[in-house]
Amino acid sequence: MRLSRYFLPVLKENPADAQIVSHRYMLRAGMIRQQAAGIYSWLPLGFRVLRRIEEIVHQEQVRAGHIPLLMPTLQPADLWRESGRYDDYGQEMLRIKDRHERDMLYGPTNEEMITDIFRSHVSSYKDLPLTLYHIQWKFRDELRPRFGVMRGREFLMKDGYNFDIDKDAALHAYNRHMVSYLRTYERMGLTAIPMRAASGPIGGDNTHEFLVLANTGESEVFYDDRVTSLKLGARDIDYDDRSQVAEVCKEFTTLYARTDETHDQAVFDQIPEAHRKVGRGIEVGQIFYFSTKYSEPMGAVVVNDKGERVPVHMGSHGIGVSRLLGAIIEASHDDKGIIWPEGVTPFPVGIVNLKQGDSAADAACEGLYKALKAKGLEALYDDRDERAGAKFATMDLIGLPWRITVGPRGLANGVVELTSRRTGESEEMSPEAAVDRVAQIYAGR
RNA sequence: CGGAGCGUAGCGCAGCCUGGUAGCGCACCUGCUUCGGGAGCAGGGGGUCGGAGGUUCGAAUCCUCUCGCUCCGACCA
Repeated sequence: MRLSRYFLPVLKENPADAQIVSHRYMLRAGMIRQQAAGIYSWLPLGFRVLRRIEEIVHQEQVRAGHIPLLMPTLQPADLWRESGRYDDYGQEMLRIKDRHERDMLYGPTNEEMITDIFRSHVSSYKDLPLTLYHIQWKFRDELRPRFGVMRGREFLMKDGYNFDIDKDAALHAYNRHMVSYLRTYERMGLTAIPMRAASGPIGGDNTHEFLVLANTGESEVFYDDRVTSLKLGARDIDYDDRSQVAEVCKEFTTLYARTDETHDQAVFDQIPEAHRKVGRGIEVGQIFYFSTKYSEPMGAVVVNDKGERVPVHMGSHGIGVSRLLGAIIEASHDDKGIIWPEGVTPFPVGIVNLKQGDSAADAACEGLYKALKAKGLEALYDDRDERAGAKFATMDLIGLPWRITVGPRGLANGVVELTSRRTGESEEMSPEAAVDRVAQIYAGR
C-alpha cells in the first residue's frame, strides 16, 4: 500500500477524551473513530489489525477441532424467556421492538441461540462431541463505556459452545479451549495468564479468565510471577488426547494466579516472597463449564447409548477480539507509539523514502515494494512528499515492527537500512538482503 | 445508576465572570525556500459557538429545558 493513496488520518495531538495509552494511540494512528459512547468505526488501519486478530482466532479454533458458523446479532426475546435470562439480564441488554411490536434484542452473547440450533438438529450421542463457535458483534449497554475499544458497548467477540455427553467429556472441551487460547494469545505476542475466576451471570462453577498483565487493567491480580515465563511454544498438541491436553492445563494453572474475585490471601502468602506479585490485568478471554444450565430448561437432550434421553453438558468460551487490540497496545508500546508484534501487525514492514522525487531513491523504493509483494508481503510505502522526520514519526506512531529506510546517502553505497521498531536497532544492507531478511522474519506467519 | 465536569473549525484550546456580531496553535490549500527525526516565511479556505425556548435594541456570553460526551464510584469479553 502506498501511503499517498491510503486513508490514514493520523493526529499529532492527543485527543482530550482518551485516558489510556491504547485509546490515545488508536485515535492518533487513525485506527478508530468514535461514533457514540462505546461505539466505534474501524478505520482502515484498525480494521486490518482487527481482521488479522480474527484470523488468528479462527485458525486456532479450527486447529482445536472447533467448527465455525455465524449467528445473527439480533435475536428474538422468546429464546431468552425460555432460559429465564430475558428478565435476569437487566439493563445491559439492548431491547428492541420490531414493526410488529415483537420483542427483540441485540445479542450480548449466544448461549440460547446456539442451544436452539443444537436441539433442533442433534439428537444422538453419536453426534457428540461438538463445539461450535462464531465471531460476531455483540452489544452490552454498559453503564459506563470507557477506554476506547477496551470497554466498548459494541464489541467483536469470539464465542464458542461445546456440547458433550457427560461431565468428563465437557471438561475435556474446557481444557481444549484453554490450550487453544494459550496458543492464540502467544501468536499475538501476548502473555495471557489463565486465572481462576468467579462465574458471572452466565453461570457455572468451573471457569478461568485470561489476563494480560498491564497496569491500566481493570482487574487486580495476584500471582506467582513464575507463571509469566510459561510458554506453549511450538510443541505439537493432539487436541483429542485428553491426558495430553489436561497436562498442559495443569502446567499453566498450578502456580497461583487469581483475580481479586477469587483471591485467597492465606494461599498467596505461601508463595516465596520473591515470586509473589500483585498487579493489574486486562481480561481478554474466559472459559466456562456450566453443566446442563441451558440444556435442561431449553430441552437440549440427546439419546445416550442406553437409549435414555439426557441433557447435554455445555460450556461457553469467549475471546474479546476487539478488546485485544487495546490489550496488545497496552502491553506493547513506547512514548513514540505502538509496537505491533509481528503476528498482528497491519503491515509487515514500512518503507520510508527519505527523498521523494530523487530518482534513485524512488526507484529503490519501488523495487523493494515489488520484491516484498512478490514474497507475499504487503509493505506500507511512505511515498508522501514529506520530510524525513514526519515520515519517521508516522511510522513510529503506527508501530510497524520493521522499517526499511531508503535515502540517497545510503544508496550511494548500495545499502538501505533495516530498523526494528522494538529495539530501535538499525542495520545497513543491500535492498535484496533487506527483502530476504524481512521474508525470513515472517516465514510461517 | 449516584457524584463531578465539558460541548466554540478535523484535533487541542482561548473568549463567557463584566452581553456589542468569533480568535489562537496544529491540520488543510497556494507560492517560495528548505529537506536523514513532526521545517521557515508569506498568503488563503473552513465555524447554524450541541439543540430548543426565553430575557435584551443586541446572546458563544445571562436564564430555562433538552441532547450528547467525559471523568470518579458500583458491574462486565
